[in-house]
Amino acid sequence: MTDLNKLLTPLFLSEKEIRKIIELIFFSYREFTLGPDEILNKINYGRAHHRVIYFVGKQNNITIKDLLGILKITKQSLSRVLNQLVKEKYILVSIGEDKRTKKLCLTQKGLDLEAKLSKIQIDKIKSIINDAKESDINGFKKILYSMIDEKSKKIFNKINE
Amino acid sequence: MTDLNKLLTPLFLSEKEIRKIIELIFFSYREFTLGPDEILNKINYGRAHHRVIYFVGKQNNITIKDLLGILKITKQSLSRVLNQLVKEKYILVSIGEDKRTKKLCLTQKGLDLEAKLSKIQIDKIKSIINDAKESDINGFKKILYSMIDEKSKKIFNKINE
DNA sequence: TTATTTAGGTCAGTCATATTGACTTAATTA
DNA sequence: TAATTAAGTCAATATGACTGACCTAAATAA
Repeated sequence: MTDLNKLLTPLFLSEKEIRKIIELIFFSYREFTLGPDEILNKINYGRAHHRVIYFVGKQNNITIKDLLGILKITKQSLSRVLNQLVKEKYILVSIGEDKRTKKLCLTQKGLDLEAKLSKIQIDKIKSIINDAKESDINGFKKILYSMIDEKSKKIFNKINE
Repeated sequence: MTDLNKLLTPLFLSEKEIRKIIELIFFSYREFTLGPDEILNKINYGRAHHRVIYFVGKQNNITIKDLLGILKITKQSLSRVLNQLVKEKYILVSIGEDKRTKKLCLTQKGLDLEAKLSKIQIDKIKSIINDAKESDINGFKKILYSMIDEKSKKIFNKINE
């Protein structure tokens, strides 16, 4: 980078500063999932189980198709995880009005696990919010939202209608 | 939640709003790694290879021990990935002054791949910065930093001295 | 100088996440 | 009736990561 370019590039836009953001994303995401992962590990579950439980809890009576649309994994990948959760009675399956579809919902056991896992992340965010300025939180949310592709934005907005 | 509690809890602190943040983190992180992952996939590499290449590029002549300290994975996990990168000449290994240690650095081939992978993420952040207010970016960075545990903060600060 | 610690490596086994590809069944819809 | 859709399944493969047990060589502490 030439001295002229350095002069023209605002400090907050320099590659060095951008690389710091990349690292912050790496470190913070790892930290964010660490707590739930430890609990999941004890019952021989993983990140995928949390995701399924989370979105089934969010969207009661969600179909397999819609869940796949959120998670963006293959049917075969979901199958393994979901079958475990159903077999171990965290999730209950019923037939939809369209009899080709299935509706998923959390059992009390599932609700308990969901609450336990999400509480760690919710508490973490709560404590950050308490220590931060509201404008910083709003900046954080805005940037996160702008990082998402259009299709996922639609899904995000749909599940938060 | 009682009506009184609702009154006392600022809107931006409600569980519903916090769950939105959890989802934003999930969607945005997935989107953020998608581009590099597609390139890595073509050469039969994965996320782990990007991380190793990234931090070796960041910290020239880093030792195995320090790399493990950043990645927080086991020696055995790093071994598989690193051996591939060395065998395929993305990374060069030399002996440190302390002859028990090894120093890692990127070859030209490694530098090229690192640049190609990171460019996608850097460009993404650049474009977000261009469209966002500086205060929002600063809020984003502050919140990310506050999400990290103390040990990782120390590592982050050390590699950015 | 010997004993201990440290840095790095390795072998073996296991588990979790996810993929591609090929099929099947049953219900809905054109 | 034909085509599409939702869901499921079998098989093989790759990646990422773990535990546990060992080993070597170099540096450092007793």
